[in-house]
Amino acid sequence: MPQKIKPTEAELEILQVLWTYGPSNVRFVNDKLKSERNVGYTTTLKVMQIMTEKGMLERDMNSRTHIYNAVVEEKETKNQLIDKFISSLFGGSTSGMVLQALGNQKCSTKELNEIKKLINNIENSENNETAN
Amino acid sequence: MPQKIKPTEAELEILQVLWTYGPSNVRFVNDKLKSERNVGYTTTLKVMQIMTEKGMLERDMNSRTHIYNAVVEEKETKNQLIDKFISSLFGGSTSGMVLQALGNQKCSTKELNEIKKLINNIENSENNETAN
DNA sequence: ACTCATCTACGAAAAACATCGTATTAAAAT
DNA sequence: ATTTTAATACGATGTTTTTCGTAGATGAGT
Repeated sequence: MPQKIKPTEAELEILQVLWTYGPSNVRFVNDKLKSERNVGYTTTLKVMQIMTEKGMLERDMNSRTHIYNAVVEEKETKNQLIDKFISSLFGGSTSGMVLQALGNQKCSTKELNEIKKLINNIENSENNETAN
Repeated sequence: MPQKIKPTEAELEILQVLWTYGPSNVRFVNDKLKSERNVGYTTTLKVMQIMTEKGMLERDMNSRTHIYNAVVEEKETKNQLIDKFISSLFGGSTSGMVLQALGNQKCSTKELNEIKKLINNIENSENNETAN
């Protein structure tokens, strides 16, 4: 276990921006957040500073305008959050969660096909492993 | 939109117990929680009382030992939580989340088949609707 | 009837989050 | 050089969540 990543909601919003756009300053992040909801500049600044203290972000202080970047990996973090979600809501059953998600969300045929393809890939690779 | 259900983590743990075992008293719920983590009896009591105030639980006060039951539906609540999860982490893409979940969690072949079956059902019913 | 165990009620403290105002500093514009 | 703009630092407040101690009440056991 590397570390337990547990971003709050506000932190997660900020991570999303940094994951999507890469290293950014506070102004940029705050502008992105403001397109979703109302949030003050110093609020965003404060949260990002705290995240830096926590080690979730790192910042380049070379220029006056600090540049922040996510330290925690997008994929790893999301996996961990999915894990937790599945274990706390579906007793650890991934398929249970997937079944409920697919049953109640609308998904295009194309998306469904992607999922089927992935499942086939997983099954095939498992077969190969078993064969070797 | 009926209401926005937003249980905290502690509340969710309690809901799980009530969903799983049905109407229960505080002692029972607390014992179940204690098998997972350390939590005091009055803590559980307090949370359950607050949940009752919030309308998430109802209680039968006829006997000295109150019996609590979940008012919020398991399926509906979980759907709402999945929705939120998907929208905040995967930009609303259900397939995106499913792909990541399947890609990184281990799922038995049987489970994978269930998922495939469900996908086929969804696709078939969609075709029928289009045809009519 | 008395004691002991076990409830609930109540209040309050502690911890975690979110938010923002003000001060200060540094750069940019004039 | 002076003014204006824009950034960080700091501290403080409000809210929500979590936690638990203590008091009072009820019922069971003796």
